[in-house]
Amino acid sequence: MADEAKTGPTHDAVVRVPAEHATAAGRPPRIEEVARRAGVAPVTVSRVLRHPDKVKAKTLERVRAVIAETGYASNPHARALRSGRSNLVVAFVSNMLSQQFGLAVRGFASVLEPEGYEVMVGQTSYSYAKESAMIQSLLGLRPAAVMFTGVIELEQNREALRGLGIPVVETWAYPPDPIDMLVGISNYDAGALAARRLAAAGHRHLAFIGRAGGRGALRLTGFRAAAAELGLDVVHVVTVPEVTGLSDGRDAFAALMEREPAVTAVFGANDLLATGALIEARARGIVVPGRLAIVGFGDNDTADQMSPGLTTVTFDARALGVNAGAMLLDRWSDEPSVRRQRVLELAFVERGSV
Amino acid sequence: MADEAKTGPTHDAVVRVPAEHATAAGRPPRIEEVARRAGVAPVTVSRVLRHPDKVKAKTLERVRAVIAETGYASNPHARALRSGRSNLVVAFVSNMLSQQFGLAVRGFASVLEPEGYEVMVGQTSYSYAKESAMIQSLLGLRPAAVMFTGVIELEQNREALRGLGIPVVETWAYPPDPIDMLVGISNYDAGALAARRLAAAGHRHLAFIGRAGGRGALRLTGFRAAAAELGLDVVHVVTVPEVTGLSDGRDAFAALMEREPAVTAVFGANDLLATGALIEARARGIVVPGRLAIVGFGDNDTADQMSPGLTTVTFDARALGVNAGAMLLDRWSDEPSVRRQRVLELAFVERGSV
DNA sequence: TTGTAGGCGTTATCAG
DNA sequence: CTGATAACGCCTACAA
Repeated sequence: MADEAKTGPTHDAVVRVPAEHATAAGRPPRIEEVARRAGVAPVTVSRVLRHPDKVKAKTLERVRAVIAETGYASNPHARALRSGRSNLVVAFVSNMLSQQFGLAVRGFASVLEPEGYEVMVGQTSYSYAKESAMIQSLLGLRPAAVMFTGVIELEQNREALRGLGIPVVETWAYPPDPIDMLVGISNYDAGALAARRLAAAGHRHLAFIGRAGGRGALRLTGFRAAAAELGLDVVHVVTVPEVTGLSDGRDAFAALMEREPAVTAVFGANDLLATGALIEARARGIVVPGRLAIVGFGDNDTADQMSPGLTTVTFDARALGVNAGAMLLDRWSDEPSVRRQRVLELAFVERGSV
Repeated sequence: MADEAKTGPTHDAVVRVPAEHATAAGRPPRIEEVARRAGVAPVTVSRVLRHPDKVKAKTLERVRAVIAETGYASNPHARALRSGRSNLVVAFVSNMLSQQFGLAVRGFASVLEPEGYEVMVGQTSYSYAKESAMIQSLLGLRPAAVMFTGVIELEQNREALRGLGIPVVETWAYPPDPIDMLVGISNYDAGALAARRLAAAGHRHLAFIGRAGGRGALRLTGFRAAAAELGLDVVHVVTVPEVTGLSDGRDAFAALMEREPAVTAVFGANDLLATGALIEARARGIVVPGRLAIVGFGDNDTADQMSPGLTTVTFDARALGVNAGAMLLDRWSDEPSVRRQRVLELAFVERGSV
């Protein structure tokens, strides 16, 4: 490994391309050169790479030898320009710092790279304007597919992606009108799971903190249904207009305590709200999980920073990525299956807040 | 935002491109179309985009209007094919899950994106074979520049990058033979800082745990020099052959206690070793920082998971990325400065282990 | 099974 | 200052 401590000029020990293979000016070999050396036409080299089954075994072997020898790799720009496709797959993440997203992208790449696709990551967050610009310009690269980790907010961008004619995999979200393919999760089930978990811990007076609409509402529906099935009371529901920080959860929990101090268990529709509730509970001297149990959703990075850590409903992010990659490979296979949507299993991460 | 809860077909409410702008088959407009609408030749449109100073103000304005109107963006593949350049900058990271690397990439992108560059992230880790393959194929994209976060291990790859003729920024590392540009850190200073910090806390019997060679040796040199300057004893040095996990630090610390139980302060040449030492100390009932102080290097993600958290010598990862981006912009400016290497300031992250 | 011809969309070069 | 021409490297379509 290169390092300060090394002595002497390391470049003398370097592995060099043998002189007879060196191409002019250090530029990579072109298809024409490979063809000349192999004694075939350029098309044949192209076929060896793209449609090996249409080339005689003998020729195939010879050309492949020359390819290996020269280290030839087709120019992706020329290929994309001519064929309108590239082997590039772009994974958009809304936050590069999220461990969860990172795991998903890793799983995604681990499936696609062995098949010759190149996975690159683009970050969308920042602002809507930024998101649009980035998507625009990266789609200019005409990737073979795009995957979104997190949600594409702007309907305008959703529409642009629809018209693009390349596979689009949405994940994490659960839109009613998927652009194309989807690896989603069931928000209803998440709520139901939370209720069952709290019931199993012996709680009978449950409360919910979450947004009134969207996925929050779905989690509430599942939460309520499971509670009813188990004969439990959902004592109180605190809705928040939007979730911007921990204070939303704190405020909601404070409001809850005002109204229903007898509540013993809270389901926060996302980890930010649940963590806020947890902090507020501690600030009020309420012992968790002794006096109060809290369940969140989503396994935020902060969920295990608390003590006790936040017990939360979530899913295997890596598996999500693997699924997304596998769906693409299936789609590109000779016999693609019809199913283009999949719902992931949910699971608990137990951390002590229940 | 798209969601399960929405009712009705949301696509009816979608923002559409006005019909008069729609191009055939939903494909993006080409330069020829823009030229036709603006009443100029395609070259002129190209010039408006690449060399606006060579176009008459009046024409410029007119063409720009049409560009805005049509949403034209040049096809990056065609551009790269013809000009041999792209606006793509690739940031290679060896581990997508590292918060530190993530911060660096963010800083990097925040500088380059406003200037019209597209920053994409590629992951190198896994294996050497993988690293080589990835670098090979991504360099095929002929990016405008590449940045490495972490170290390029294979001299072969280093050499390939040298011959490529595009700017290469290495960071984090501190090779004696930088491929091109460098945003590094001083390992010697890191050691010296650690010694001074421990001295300031009143310790006089210091120990070092680290690798015998490479950067570890440099940190030791600095550690020793600063200790000597302050009249302190470096009582003992435990070297480890390689660092693969927390157990290396635990074992090294156990060995240290065997030999020099009177030691009151340990500098672990990296956070993994230091964290291992911290764990072993606690396992032995040694109170940190009461009886023993520990300093690490690198600010691993685990450094603040301990209690007490690990006090460590590190640097501002985001600033590193910003520096790397700025160096590239400088290089591409009309009057590039000569300096292509920079050494970042180090700083302490205090977490309680001293 | 292999080869010839042409064009993907852009921009460098040279001419006007 | 603007335009015509050709070429970047490859692959699809068609021909042999």
